[in-house]
Order: sequence, then structure tokens, then C-alpha cells
Amino acid sequence: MRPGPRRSITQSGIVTAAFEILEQSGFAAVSIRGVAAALGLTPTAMYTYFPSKQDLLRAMVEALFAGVSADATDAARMADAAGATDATDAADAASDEIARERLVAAAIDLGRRLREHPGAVSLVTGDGVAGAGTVGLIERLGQGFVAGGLSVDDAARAAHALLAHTIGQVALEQAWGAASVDVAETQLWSDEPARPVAEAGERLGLRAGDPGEFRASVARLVAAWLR
Amino acid sequence: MRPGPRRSITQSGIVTAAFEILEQSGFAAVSIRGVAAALGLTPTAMYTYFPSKQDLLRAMVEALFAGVSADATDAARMADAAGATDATDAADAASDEIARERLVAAAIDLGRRLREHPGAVSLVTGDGVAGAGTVGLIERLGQGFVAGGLSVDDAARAAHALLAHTIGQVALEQAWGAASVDVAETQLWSDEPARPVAEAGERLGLRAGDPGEFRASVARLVAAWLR
DNA sequence: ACCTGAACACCGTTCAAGT
DNA sequence: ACCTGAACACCGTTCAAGT
Repeated sequence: MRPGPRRSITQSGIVTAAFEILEQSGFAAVSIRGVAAALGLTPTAMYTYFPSKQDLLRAMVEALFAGVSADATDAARMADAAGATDATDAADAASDEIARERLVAAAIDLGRRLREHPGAVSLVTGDGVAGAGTVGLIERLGQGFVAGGLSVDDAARAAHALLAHTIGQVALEQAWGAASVDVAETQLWSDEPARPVAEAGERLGLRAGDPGEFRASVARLVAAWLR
Repeated sequence: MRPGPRRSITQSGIVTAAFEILEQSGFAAVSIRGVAAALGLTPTAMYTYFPSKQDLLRAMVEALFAGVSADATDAARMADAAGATDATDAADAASDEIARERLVAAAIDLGRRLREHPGAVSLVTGDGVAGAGTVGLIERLGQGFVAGGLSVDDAARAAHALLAHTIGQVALEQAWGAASVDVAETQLWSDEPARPVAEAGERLGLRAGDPGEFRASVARLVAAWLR
């Protein structure tokens, strides 16, 4: 056997430990010192594996994005089950439908991953955290749009829009946080709500990230690009 | 005169000082200690005005969002100049066009504000930073969609989508940061780019936040909801 | 009400030194 | 190459005390 590192610690092991801390204690708790302690290391030893904290965060974003696949076999199966008619001409429509479902499923998967760990949005919206993993995700989403019939340029636009939309939606949910802002500051002299739209948003669960509403908004965005 | 505070410092004065630091040194530099020093105060004195750092950040978000108006007289003027025909029947189409332009202008204005200060995205995507200002912005955007003919519920959905889209777009731009990721890791044995969509995104300026592309994506989203 | 000074429990990062 | 220990220049927040 080759002489491995003195201790059985790897970059990906550190990333895994960092995700555990993120999940349990939030973004602010993801510190060089904290991760080192969780691994039984001295803070300075961390710099053997990552030259800076930003590089660790970047690696975490890479890992988070790498898992989002735009090939959703489930979605394809759903589209099949939904049942293309026996007409051979329906092939195009069916493949469009599959492309649509794959893209929606990818965005929902990404949303789920971001909501999984508290503060993962802060991770993803950090300065200069995008890397090869982000490039790969955009490529996969874009290929989905190409499969839906878009040109490469439009697919790039659509992929960026879908990614931004998903990150923004979850970011907005987290921005509301636990703090329940009083939207219902209805005037006493009136039965009309002072802020009807904002109240509707709260009632519909847009703030809290209602899954059905999220899916619908993603589907609308995808449709806006594919048609 | 009433006996004012011992020193001429107000909450909004602190917020202003905090924005100056944000603009000059980025989000990480916006600290209780740093803002206090800029005002000639002791860090502990800050707690007279804001009970915690999060409250200061919340106040900053409020200020940032409060300035985004969905009534764009400029946009209305543009629509007028663009020239409704003399037919009286064109009134509806013209007012739809005005609503559309107002909404696009509001999103562009928000995008501009977010890009103005480095790290403003981190500010806005923070945990629990949304407050009355966010409610107000959603209400104004929503009213724009109502003016475009949407129901209150759909207007709420559209307003949330537009806000999320805008924040997400700028967040994505910042995530790329100065670090230029090599998309062009083209294989030597082939003329075909390895990641055609990602390369297209870079070429089109989607990463860097090209203004024309940003406007187009916002316009597409608005149109997807208004039609 | 507004402010200071000292203190507590944290940060990221560097540097010299050990194996 | 991998790791430790000490140190530097920071954090947010609390507490007792002053006016």
C-alpha cells in the first residue's frame, strides 16, 4: 500500500463533516475551527486540505450541485404513464412533455436540496462560490432545454433563468424566516385588507414555500421558455 | 426643543453608515464594531439603537426595498411615446403595455440596487431579514400585475416569482465572482466544445449580468404571467 | 435614554516548529 | 505532506457602571 496521509482525512471527508454541521447548526456554524474540531483536527491543519474557507465553501457548493441530475428517469416514466396516444405523430409532443418534466423535476430536486440544510442558500449565494459544479448543472439543465427544442443560446438563457429562479425562491423563503411579519395590519375602519396581494401571498403559502405553488411557478417558467 | 438624544445619531443614520461600509468594503465588513467606529461610537452603544445585528441588517433590507417603486412614470411615458394608435379600442392594449413596462422597470431597478453595493445579495438572502419593506415591495409589484389584469392570487404568485427571479439572477452573478472558471476545458481531440450550453452562457454575458439579457429574461417572466 | 470599559466566547489566517 | 501551538487581528453580545 502507498503511504497514505497520516490520518484518514480527505477533502471530501471534510466536506461531509461540514455538511453535517450545516444541517445541524446552520451556515454561521460552518467555521474552519468548528469543522476541524468535529474531525479531531487543529484549525491550522485544515489549511493542508483547503487554502481558505472560501475554497471549502466552494467545494460544498460543488457537492450540492453535482447531485442534481437533469436526467429524471422518474419524470420520463411519469410522462410515459401519462400515456402518449398510439399515433406515431405524438412522438414529438411526448418528447417535449418528457423534457418539460425532467426540467421541472431537476428544479424541484435542487429546491429540496437547498431546503434540506438550513442556510444552504447562504452557501450558494456567497461571493465567488460558483465553480465547475455550477457549470455542470447549467450544462445539464441547458441540455434539457435543447432536448425540448431550444437553440443552444436560448437553452443557456433558460438554464440560467431556471437556476436563478429556484435559488431566488428558496432564498426568499428563508428571508422570511421564523419572524412572522404582520401583513394583517388591516385598518380598523375598513374591511378591505391594507395589503391584499401580500396577504394573498401569505395565505397561498408562497412565503412558506408551499410545494405545489413552487412546482407551478417552475412549470410556468419552463413552459415560457419551451413554447 | 425637546431634549434629543445625547448625540445626533438615529437609526437611519446608522443604516446610512452601514450602507457606506457595505459599498466600500462588502458585506463581511458590515459589523457592529465597524459601523460603531465609523460613527465614533463604542460597539455597545449600538445596542441602544438595534437590539442585535440581525435587526440592523433587517433595517438595511427595508431601506433597500422601500426605494424600489413599481410606479415608473418613466415607463408610462415610454409606453405613451411608443405610441398607442388613435383607435379608442387600443386603450386596453396600451394599459397592458404600461403595466408590463412598469414591472420590468421595477425589477431592473431592484437589480441595479442589488448590484450597486457589493454583497447586497448576501444582505437580502440572509436568514429572517424580510420585514415590512419586503411586504411593501411585493404589494407594489403585485398591484402592477393586478393592473395588468391578473387576479389577486395570481398577482401574488407573479410578484413572488418576479422578486425571486431578480434576486436569484444577481445572486448567481455574484456567485461567479471574480473567479473565472474555465468553461473552455475543450478536449483537444475535438472541435466541439465540451460544454456548449455553459460556454454559450458565458459568451452571451449571462454570467456577468449583461443588462440586455437581464431585461429580456425579466420581460419574458412578466409576459408569461400577464398573458 | 444614552454611553463607556471590561470581559466572554468566538472567528480566519499566519508563522515557526515538529514528524 | 501533515500536523501542533502560539499568536494576530478580528467578531457579536453581555454586564456593571457612569451621566
